[in-house]
Amino acid sequence: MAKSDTRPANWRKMEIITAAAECFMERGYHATSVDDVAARLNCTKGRIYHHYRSKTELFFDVHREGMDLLFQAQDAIEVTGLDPRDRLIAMLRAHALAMLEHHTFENVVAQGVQVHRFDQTSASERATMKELIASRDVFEDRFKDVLEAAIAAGLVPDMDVSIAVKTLLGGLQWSIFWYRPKKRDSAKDRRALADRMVAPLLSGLGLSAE
Amino acid sequence: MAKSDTRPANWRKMEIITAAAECFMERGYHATSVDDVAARLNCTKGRIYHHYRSKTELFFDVHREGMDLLFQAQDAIEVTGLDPRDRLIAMLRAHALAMLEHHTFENVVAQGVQVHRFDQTSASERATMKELIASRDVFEDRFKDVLEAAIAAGLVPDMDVSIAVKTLLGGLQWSIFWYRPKKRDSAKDRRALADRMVAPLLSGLGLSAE
DNA sequence: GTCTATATACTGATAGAC
DNA sequence: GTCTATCAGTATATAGAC
Repeated sequence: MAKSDTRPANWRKMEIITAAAECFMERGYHATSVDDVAARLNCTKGRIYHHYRSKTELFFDVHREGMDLLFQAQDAIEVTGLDPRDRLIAMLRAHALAMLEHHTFENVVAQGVQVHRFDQTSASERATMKELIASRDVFEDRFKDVLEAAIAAGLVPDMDVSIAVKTLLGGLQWSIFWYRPKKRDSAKDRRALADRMVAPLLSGLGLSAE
Repeated sequence: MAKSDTRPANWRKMEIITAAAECFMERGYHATSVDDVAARLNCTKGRIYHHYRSKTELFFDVHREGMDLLFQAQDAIEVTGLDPRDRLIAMLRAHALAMLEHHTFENVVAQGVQVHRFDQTSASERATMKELIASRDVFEDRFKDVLEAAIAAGLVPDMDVSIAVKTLLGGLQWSIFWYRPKKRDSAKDRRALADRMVAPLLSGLGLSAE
């Protein structure tokens, strides 16, 4: 080829995935038509149906990308030499930041596979749904393992690990409902916001008198 | 009348609201057809359209009922003689329990008014949307006020009150995604689960070493 | 690889019988 | 007050032109 193309091999698919993520976030999966996604790309749905067999499979790819971004944020942090509690804190900070940075995709992840009825999908689609659910569980397990280690080491008070992780991550993930990214704010601004989200989870409110 | 009717005046509407809440929770607002709601009531949509002008107004009533239940849970708690921190803890416990007990309705509340496009609704519908958004803000402000007082009294570490309340409530509200009510479990079971949800928010994980 | 045209099905809402 | 019948609009998906 004459010029080197720096764009990844699946560039065309990614363009569709990104536009779909924006539409799904703004109006929800079911309220978004394939024509809506096409309109955002200034093309017609013929292009989308050339790359995707169905709207469902497009949704799955958006969901998968959203989960990948969460895993990548975890893989990027440096935890060598940290005790379990500080490792957990670093993981929560990275997760909070990822929820803000990839707000669009994580909003779609939260809509979840439950937008599809298990009994109305094909066998191949059901397999994908199981895969996506499994990846969510794996993600949560990463936090459970570290919290368990921190409790075992006496660094964190004893608590129900499964419920605690759901609640702590839930607090950060709830940002999909209130956070509105502004073009103005920098990576530094988002990092500061992420820290303000994590802070109450670290200090706590103090135990009840009773 | 010959017999006393103990059912409230709006009994027929409540029956529709409840069925709608269940459908909206299971499949989402847009994926639920008015026929679906009617089928759950073993009737046809003629009955629903006799009581509601549109599917949108039915959604608004479900949302309003969901918010009412949250406010009622707060009004029911006894806080006389408690300092701000213990008052806040009691409020969080009551909220966690309400999220579990009214899981169906709160699931719909989370879908929020954003399922409707502001530009595609009538003036009267826009007014209702504003009213529902305002009630959510009022609810959150109750927690903000008490947290502020607790910080001012030196009972809770200083933190960004607005972000902290969103994150703490978010942790409890995230239960709409993972909690699955079972007919087996009692009010006591739900209370125990609510306490396990609140616990990590009270103790915290300890401040980072850095 | 993208667009146009179209098939097919379903949805919200209304009108009138009972 | 509920049901039946129906309209008009819109959705997913496909087929074939370019």
